Amino acid sequence: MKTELQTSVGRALAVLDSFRAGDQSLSLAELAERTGFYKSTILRLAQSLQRANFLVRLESGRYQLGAALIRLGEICKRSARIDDHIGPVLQKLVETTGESATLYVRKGGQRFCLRRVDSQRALRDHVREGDLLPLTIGAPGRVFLYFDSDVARPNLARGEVPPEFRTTPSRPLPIITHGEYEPDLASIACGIFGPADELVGVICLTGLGSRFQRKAAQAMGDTLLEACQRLTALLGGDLAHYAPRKPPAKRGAPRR
Amino acid sequence: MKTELQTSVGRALAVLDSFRAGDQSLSLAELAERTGFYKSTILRLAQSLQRANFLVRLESGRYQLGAALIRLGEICKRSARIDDHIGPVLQKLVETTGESATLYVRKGGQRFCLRRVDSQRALRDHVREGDLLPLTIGAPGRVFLYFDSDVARPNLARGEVPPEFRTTPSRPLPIITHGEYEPDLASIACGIFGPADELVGVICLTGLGSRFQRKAAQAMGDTLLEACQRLTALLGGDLAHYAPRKPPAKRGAPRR
DNA sequence: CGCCTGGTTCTATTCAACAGAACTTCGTTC
DNA sequence: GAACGAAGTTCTGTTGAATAGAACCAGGCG
Repeated sequence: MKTELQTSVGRALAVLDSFRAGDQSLSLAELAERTGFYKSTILRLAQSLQRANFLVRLESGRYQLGAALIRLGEICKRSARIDDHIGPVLQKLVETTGESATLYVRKGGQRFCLRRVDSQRALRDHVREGDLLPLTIGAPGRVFLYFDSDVARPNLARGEVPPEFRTTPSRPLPIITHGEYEPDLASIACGIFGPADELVGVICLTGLGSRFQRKAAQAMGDTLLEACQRLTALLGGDLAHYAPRKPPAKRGAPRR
Repeated sequence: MKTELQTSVGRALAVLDSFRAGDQSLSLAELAERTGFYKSTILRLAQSLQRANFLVRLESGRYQLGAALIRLGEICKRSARIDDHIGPVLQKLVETTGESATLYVRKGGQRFCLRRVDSQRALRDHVREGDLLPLTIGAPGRVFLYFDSDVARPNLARGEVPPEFRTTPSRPLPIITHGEYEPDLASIACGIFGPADELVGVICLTGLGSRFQRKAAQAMGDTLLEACQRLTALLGGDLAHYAPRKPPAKRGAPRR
């Protein structure tokens, strides 16, 4: 995690950020090693952090993250809403790919178009914000199917889903389909994940099938993937969902 | 929440701390009002906070807590262990009250003495670290009974608990008993709560019953209560458990 | 005993942080 | 649509907080 550290505040935050999942507590020396700061510097920063309960000093002299972080983390979890961040991302996607971009969220048994930015091309689909579509059809549908735990199981059980969709895709995200929703219409879709590891929405790029071939499709997929990763990071979700294999990826056991 | 703010780091943390439960996002003006800092100052601090993902700027220009806080909050939750903080607290309790102090945690169907500091008095009980005692007997037992959701229900259902204990106490914490575990032995007990609103342990002061009367008992109860509140705060628990009435106290609905 | 690692204190220098003014939007009122 | 006020942003001279680094202390170990 790269952080600018010209400022004293930046350094203090870097000290906090140096805690990794599974760290019970860190010694001054460990903090110094991880951050690269002088021990005297860390000592002073730590005093400020302690005053505000962002850090606590144990009897042993080791440092531990403070409870203020729990409080703020909870507030953040509740306030992280995808529509706060989606606007500029979709805009940029359309600019760089030239195709239309749409954000879908699940609404009951359907998918709901929460945000849409049209491309400038003459030939494009015409989904509008507020539209409700079948949940499991098209590239976005497959994403819901594969990654939304509330969706996949019941629908699979009820046999509403064609059998060829039931297997996990070889490369998980993004997913591309051709002519599934409408002939000559292709779409690339990718999911966005929230702090509780749940699928909060799906972004997709749609356009004429002939424009979604080979390298062009590959490139669009990459930029889409990157955008979704950035949003997931903003929402506090786990980036492990985008890893080539094994989606969930639980944290390691605490040591020390 | 009082915070020293001579240092730039302290001010930055105060900006974060100014977010209250239920705040979706805050404008620059609101931040300035809550913290009392100049807007230009906040603007600069916010830049540092943004770089480290502790704060995000929405399209609207409003500010929102960043996902780094979720990450660190989770780490903190996992690392907050009561034995890291208990030592000095028990020590201080014994010094100010003159009675022995013990920390119990639940271990299956019993309570387990995790930490003990003996008083200097000639006449005292003799619990030792590592001892296992009946879960629901004595003042600590009542605390488990009233506040540990895993305990109260099954035991009440199985009828293992005397009926006079089944009512909620009028003043919830601390709880005092005389001669319940052993004649002439009195104890005052109070619970400590963790980030998931669960009872993580119980501290109790024990001594000769004659020393736990009226004002003396009242004073001891107050210092004990204060100590437990401090520990709960350290662990990220909710202080509402100590409120005169209604134990749970859920957060208000998010507004904007 | 003497070495080494980790922690703490102290100080001179410098550069980041501050207060405050000034300026720009933007929305509201008259 | 002029005028006002509130919110946000930029800029700057001055000051003191933050820094690097040395020096010092404590304890664990060979």
